[in-house]
Amino acid sequence: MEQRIQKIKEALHDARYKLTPQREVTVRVLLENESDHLSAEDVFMKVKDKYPEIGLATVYRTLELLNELKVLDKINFGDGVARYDLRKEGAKHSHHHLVCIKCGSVEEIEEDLLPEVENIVERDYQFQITDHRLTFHGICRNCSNEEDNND
Amino acid sequence: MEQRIQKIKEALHDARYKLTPQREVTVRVLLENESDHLSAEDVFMKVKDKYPEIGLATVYRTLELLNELKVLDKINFGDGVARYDLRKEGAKHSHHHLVCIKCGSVEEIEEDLLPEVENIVERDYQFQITDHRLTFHGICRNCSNEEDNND
DNA sequence: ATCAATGCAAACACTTTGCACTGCA
DNA sequence: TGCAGTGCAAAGTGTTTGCATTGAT
Repeated sequence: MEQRIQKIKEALHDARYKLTPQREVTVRVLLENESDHLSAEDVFMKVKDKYPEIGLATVYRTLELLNELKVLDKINFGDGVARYDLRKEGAKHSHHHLVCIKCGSVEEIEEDLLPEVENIVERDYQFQITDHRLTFHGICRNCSNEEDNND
Repeated sequence: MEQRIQKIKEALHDARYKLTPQREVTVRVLLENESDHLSAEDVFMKVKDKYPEIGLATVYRTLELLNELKVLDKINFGDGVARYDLRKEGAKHSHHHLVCIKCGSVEEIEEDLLPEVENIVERDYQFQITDHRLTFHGICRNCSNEEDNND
């Protein structure tokens, strides 16, 4: 945890930004809820518990900043809300997601399944890929099991 | 064109909806701009030329309806705007996109590059895939050529 | 005559912006 | 003391909704 905060602090400093208390609290909330794909509002509420004076605009500005620095990815699952997803350390790409159309849960896929597809795209479409977004919609393990158990 | 309108009319009828004049004009605009990834506002403006009395809400409602019937896909490239993308005839999935981070152009990939990846996901994550969203961000052919020509 | 569909305006949800203020370098 | 960073409220933007009206069957 502290190590990752440190890394993010460095990333900020390299780009001439400071890790202010507000930014640090925001980053901590993101780290503590890493797998939850929080919206800005979600982050704001959790940050408020630790730092009640903070404003929503500051949270938005921090998330925007971290997005620019590629510390996190702003993702969008089709409800009109942006969600924020920390990158794994050293990850060059946004990771993949499985969104359940029954229960709404979101699972992450950490392994990069796309290198071969990307080779094809770069070769056949002459497109230099810098990042990707891959989301599968479908029925998750839990919901699938429940279906089997239906009377 | 007329054939595809006919198909969409059938899809609507099967679901107990009518192809009203407003809906038909909207569908025509979508067909005429098939590769352009129009936003609701874009569609509205083009529809207004042909049918000035139409309201924006009707366009939204039509797009929403066509999305439910899987005639089109509502997609989102990260700017806060929903875009609407007609499905190819008989296509079961949303197709892939190449978004250029320099010029903003969007190219479509019609071939489905994901079947192998989907097999892996279904097997290793026990997730029943019903649809996918795949977008690559990077530098398109044109912008790439321009870079090479820079003095 | 009924009821889906429409147009308009108001409401909504999420996000960004202007501005005065704060506080570290 | 200068300037990045902040908090608040107001403004923006894209989208949805309520409601009276319309127009097909």
